[in-house]
Amino acid sequence: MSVHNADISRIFEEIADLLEIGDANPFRVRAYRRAARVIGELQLDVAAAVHHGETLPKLPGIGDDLSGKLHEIARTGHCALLDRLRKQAPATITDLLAIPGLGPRRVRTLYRELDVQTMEQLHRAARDGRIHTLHGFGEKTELNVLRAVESRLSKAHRCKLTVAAQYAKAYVEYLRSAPGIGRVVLAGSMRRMRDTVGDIDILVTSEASSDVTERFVHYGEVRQVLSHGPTRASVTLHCGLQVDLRVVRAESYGAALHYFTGSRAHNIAMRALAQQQGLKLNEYGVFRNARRVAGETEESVYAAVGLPFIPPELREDHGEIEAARGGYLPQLVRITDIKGDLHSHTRWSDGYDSVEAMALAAKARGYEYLAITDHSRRLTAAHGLDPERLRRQLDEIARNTTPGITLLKGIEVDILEDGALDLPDSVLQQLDIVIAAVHSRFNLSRARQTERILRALEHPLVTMLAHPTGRLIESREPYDVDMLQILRKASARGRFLELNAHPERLDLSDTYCHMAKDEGVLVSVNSDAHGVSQFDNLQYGIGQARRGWLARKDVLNTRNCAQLRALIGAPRRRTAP
DNA sequence: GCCGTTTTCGGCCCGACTGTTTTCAGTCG
Repeated sequence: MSVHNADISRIFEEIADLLEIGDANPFRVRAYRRAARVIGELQLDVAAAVHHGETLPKLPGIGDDLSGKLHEIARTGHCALLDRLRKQAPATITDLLAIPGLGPRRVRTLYRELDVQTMEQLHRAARDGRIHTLHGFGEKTELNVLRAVESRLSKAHRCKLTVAAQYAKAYVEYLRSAPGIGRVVLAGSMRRMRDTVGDIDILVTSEASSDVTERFVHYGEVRQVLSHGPTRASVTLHCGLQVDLRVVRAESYGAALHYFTGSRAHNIAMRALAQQQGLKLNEYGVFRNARRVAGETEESVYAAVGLPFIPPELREDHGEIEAARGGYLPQLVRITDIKGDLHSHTRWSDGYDSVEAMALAAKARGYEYLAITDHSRRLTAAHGLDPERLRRQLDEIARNTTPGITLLKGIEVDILEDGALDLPDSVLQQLDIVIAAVHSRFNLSRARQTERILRALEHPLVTMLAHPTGRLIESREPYDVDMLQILRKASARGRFLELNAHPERLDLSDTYCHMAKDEGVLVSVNSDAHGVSQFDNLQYGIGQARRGWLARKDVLNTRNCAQLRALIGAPRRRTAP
């Protein structure tokens, strides 16, 4: 059985939980949490590296002791410390920390006083009214615990960025219409363009903060007010989303926006950096002693600690602070850099609009080119094209004379189970661009799925791999593939990978974009539009590309038409049979 | 448990809100 980084991360997380419940040194607890995060986000497969006898790189927050535990877990799948901790307290006890309002102290009290070890026992204790008698607990806490335990059945989940965006927009407009209000902006993971959003964060500037929080909690879609003070408040909406509000004065706008945008890890790193320079950074500004030295804008906050502005999409403590300090932050790609779209559908397969309508819409967006890439015959549900229908479609594309835009003849061809393509080479040879994609047999083993895709990338007529992991956010897991192998093959063969901008997909993910950049593979940010209105989805793809550190030069479709043709044509000519 | 522009020892991000207290601990973001 192989040990994944996620397994190591979970072990460290559980150790941290149990240590905390056991009242250990909080900084020791923090060390384990940090290690859990670092390993969880690491691209390098730690266990595989250990097995191959490779030396692990120096990782932040991993010293001699944790490095030893890393090796121990990689080799055995177990950690002696965790086993020991589990003997001291029941393992199920850490589940209770998921209940809002229950932290390590209260969990410890519940365990020691009432012998509560599991969620079921907690439920019974709350229902029987045994909790409010404990010191430090009361009626309200007991009721909140009861509610939370019961609603865990209808589990809270993260929500797709586009879905959250709809609720957020309406809420922001509601707040903006209030008198005496200054700026109203979205912060948090929405501003960082994460593919899913756990809650909506809204920042408001106002001189009358309690009027704003008052208005906030009286919004018509509020189901429950979680907290409500003069400068901050939290609610849940009927749709289940949590929304947090923070109100500050205009002079603190930049510091508050920085603080509320996060990520938490980025904030912690920034505050530590400030502290090293004798400064204090909080949501009201940057302070030297009691004197505020910055805070009105985010730029001023970064400047105060000696850094250039760091775009929100990069703020994950994934090396952006070091890059900023070293002057090598990437100039992130912008939506205005995009010169065309290389993945779109029409009525010829499962799109809603004609070739001409799509061409006009692309032209209206200012594109130089649009690739028409309908499905191939295997995808019968999408009316995939066989050679004869494809020929007729190509005729129609050739007849299209929409001025100012170049239509590229393309196909989204299925990669069959054995890695062969769904149309013969003689047909594919007539096309400007061939996008290969997996649409079936998602559950092959990692080895077979990887081999299948590698074979497709070997094919001399393939230009690009579409939606490379097949994930559907919140509804389908990515298929199990070795992305590093795929990227290295793409690099060796001069192929490209798509970042599919459809908000259900966002595939490649941010971390894979970063890997692609490291491997020198250009990424194409494509809308996969099935109708003229879906070109707008590109903004979500650009957000993901920026999260993946991609600069303009790293993105294929920032090239103009001539440059693009040189890039997608060259390898095909070179290796065509 | 980690780490070094103040440090190999002594620090480690910081403030708001709730619920319980009667001045604050615990939790959260």
